[in-house]
Amino acid sequence: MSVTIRDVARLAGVSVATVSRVLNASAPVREATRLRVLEVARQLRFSPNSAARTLSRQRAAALGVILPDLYGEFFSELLRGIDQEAQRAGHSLLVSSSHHDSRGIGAAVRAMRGRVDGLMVMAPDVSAPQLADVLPAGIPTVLLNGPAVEADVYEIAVDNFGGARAMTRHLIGLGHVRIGFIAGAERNHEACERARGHEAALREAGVHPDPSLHARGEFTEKGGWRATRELLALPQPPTAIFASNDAMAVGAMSALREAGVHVPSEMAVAGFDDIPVAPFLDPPLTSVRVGIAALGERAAALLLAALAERSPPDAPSRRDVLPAELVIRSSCGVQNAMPTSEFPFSHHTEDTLQ
Amino acid sequence: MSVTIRDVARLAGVSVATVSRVLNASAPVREATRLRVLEVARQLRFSPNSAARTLSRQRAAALGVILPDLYGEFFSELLRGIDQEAQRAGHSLLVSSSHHDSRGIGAAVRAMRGRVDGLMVMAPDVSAPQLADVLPAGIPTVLLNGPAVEADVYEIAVDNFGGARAMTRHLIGLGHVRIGFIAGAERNHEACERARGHEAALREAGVHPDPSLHARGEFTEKGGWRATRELLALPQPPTAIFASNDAMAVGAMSALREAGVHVPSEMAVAGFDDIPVAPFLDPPLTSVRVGIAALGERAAALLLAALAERSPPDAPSRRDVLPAELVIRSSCGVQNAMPTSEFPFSHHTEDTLQ
DNA sequence: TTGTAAGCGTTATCAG
DNA sequence: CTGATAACGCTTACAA
Repeated sequence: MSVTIRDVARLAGVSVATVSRVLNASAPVREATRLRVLEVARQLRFSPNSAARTLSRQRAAALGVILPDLYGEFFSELLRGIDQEAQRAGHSLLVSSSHHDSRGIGAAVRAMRGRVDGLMVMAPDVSAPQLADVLPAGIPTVLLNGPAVEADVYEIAVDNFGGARAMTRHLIGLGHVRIGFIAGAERNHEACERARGHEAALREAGVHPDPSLHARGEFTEKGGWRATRELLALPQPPTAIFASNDAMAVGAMSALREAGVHVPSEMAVAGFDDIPVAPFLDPPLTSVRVGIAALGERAAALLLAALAERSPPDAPSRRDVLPAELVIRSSCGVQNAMPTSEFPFSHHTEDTLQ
Repeated sequence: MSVTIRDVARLAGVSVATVSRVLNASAPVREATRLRVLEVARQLRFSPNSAARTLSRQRAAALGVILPDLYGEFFSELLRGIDQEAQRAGHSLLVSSSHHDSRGIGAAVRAMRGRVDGLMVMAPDVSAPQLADVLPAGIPTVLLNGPAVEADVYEIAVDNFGGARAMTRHLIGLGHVRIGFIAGAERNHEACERARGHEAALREAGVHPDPSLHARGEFTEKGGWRATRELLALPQPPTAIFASNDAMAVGAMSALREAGVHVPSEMAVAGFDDIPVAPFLDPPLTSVRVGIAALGERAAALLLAALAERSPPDAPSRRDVLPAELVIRSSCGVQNAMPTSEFPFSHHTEDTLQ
C-alpha cells in the first residue's frame, strides 16, 4: 500500500508518536528530530490517511451536502458559496445530488455517516415529517429552503413568500392585472411559498386570482416554455408573466419570441432567483435576487459555528430567513436602456471570482 | 458517541462479527439470528461508520473531484455527469474547487488522501510538469481537459482544437473574413487549443490572422463584454465574433446590444461549450457542443473501471478525446426561424432529469 | 453457524 | 522530549 506514518518513523529513526507530533505540531519536539522527520516525510511524499485520522480524532473535517439536483446555475452557485466557506475553515465537501424523495436522502445520509461532521440538506420536495424521519440525530444539520421541521436542526431559507409578493406588487404597480404565474413543482415547498406570495399580493391589491392564469413549469426551461404556450393559448392571455424561477423565465421568453410576442412591450416577464446569466438575457431579466452563493456561505458558516461549539444548537430549532430583493431590469418595461461604458452587471465581478 | 456495531451486537446477543456478516451479507448466518440482528439495527437506527469501514476495507467507495472553479453552468453540468455515474456505482463524491495553481491542487489532493479511491482533476491553468509533480502516485487519476501529462494517469479531453477549427470554418463559409476572436486566459490549456484551432482554420482558408482581432476575455461574461467593446472600437471592426466559450459569447451579445449592433444581421456571434442556456439566448447561440455532462460521466466511468481492475491503467498513459460538434442556431445568421410547436431544445429533457 | 482476535493508519495518554 | 500502547469502528481470517 501507500506510505504510512510507520514508514516515516522507521526511516527517521523515531516512533510514530513523534512523527505525529511533528506533523501536527501537537507537542514540542527537539528541533533536530523535527527537521529530520520533516525531511523524511517530504522525501517519501507522505500525507496522512484521512480515514485513519478521522477515526482517531473522531472528526472528519468534512461537510456533507445533499441536493435535489445539480442542473442549472442555481445549484452551482449554492455549491460555490458552500465550498468557499468550507475551504476557508479547512473542511472538505462531500456532495450528493439527485435526491428527490426521503428514501434517497436517507441513503445519502447513511453513506455520509462517519465521513462528515455536519450536514447541509436541501429537500424542497419532501414534507417536513418525512424529512425529520430520515435526518440523522447525532450530527449538526442545516436545512436549506425546506419546510420547517420538528427536529434539532438549523434552517436557512430565502424569503420566497416576500420576494414573490414584492414582484407581483411591482407588476401590479406597472398596471398589470392579468398576470400569468408559472409555478414550480406541486409538492415543492419553495414553489408553494412563491405561489402564496404572488396570491397574497393579488389579494392585497383587490385582484381576484384567476385559476386559468396559474400554470405549472417544474422549475425547468422546458416547463416554462410549455406553460407560456398554454398561457398564450388562453382566450384572454395575460399581459405579464411571472415565472417563479429564472430558468422558467428563460423558457418563457423563448416561447414568446417564437410566438412573435415582444418583451416587454407586448408582454412583461419576470423571474425569481436572479441567476448570474439573468442580466445578459435579452431583454435583461427582472428578477428577485436571493443571493444564492451567499445563502450557501451562510449555511456553511452556521454549520461550522455549530461544530466549533461542539454542542447542539442553542435553540432546539433555529430558523433563519434571508431577504429577497427585487432586481429591476428591462424585461418588464421599466428600463434605463442607456448604454453604459462601465460594465453594468454586479453579479460576478473579478473579486468574487477570487 | 453514536451507535456502533458493538451496541447492535450486545443488544442482539451476538458478536460484532456476526452483525457485520448480516449487514454485509458476507457470510451465511442463521435466519433467526439474522432477523434479530436486523431488527436491533433498525431500532437503533444503526449505520456503519464509513471512516472505520474505509480503513478496514482499504477502499472508500468515494471519488474525488478537483476543479478550478464552480462558477457558471459548465462545472455544474460536469459535476452532474460525474455524480450520476458515481452514484450508479454506489460511490460518494468529494468535491473541491477554486484550485488554479499547483499548490492548491496539491493541498486538495492531500486532503483527499485516504478518503477517496480515485481522483478526477481538472486543471487547465496548470502546466503539465507542475501537475505531474503534485498528482499522487498510488491512486488512479483521470485528468480532464488538461495538458498531456507525463504520468500514470488517464486523460479525457474535448476536441478543443477541432471544434474551434470547425466553427471558424463555418464562419468563413458564411463569408466572414474579419473574425474577432475572444480567447480565454493566457495560460489556460483549453484556451490555447481553441485559439490554435481558430488560427488553423484561418490559415487553411488563406486568411492571414490579424492580431488586432485577437482579444482576451478570461472565460467570463464580463471578459467577453470588455473584449467586445475593444473589438467594436477598432478602426475596422470585425463582422463576426467567435467567443471561445459561451459565457463570453453571452457577454459579447450583451455589449453588442448596448452598442446597438444587431445580431446576427450586423454581427455574427458564436460560442463554445453549448451550455444549457445557449438555445434560449436571443438570438439562440451558435456554439460547439462538447457534451459536458457526458464528459463527466465518461471520466467517472473510466475511473471506476480502473478501480474495478484493481490494477494500474493498462497503458502508462491513455488519452481519450471526445468529439466536439457544431450546433448551428441563429446567432450567425443561419436560421430556421420557424416557430415550432414541439419544444425545440434537446438539452435537458425530462428523462435526463430522471 | 458463530466467536475471537488481528489488523487498517492515526492520535492521544501515560510513562519514562 | 520521546516511546509504548490503547483506543477509534469495522472487516476478516482463523478457530471452534
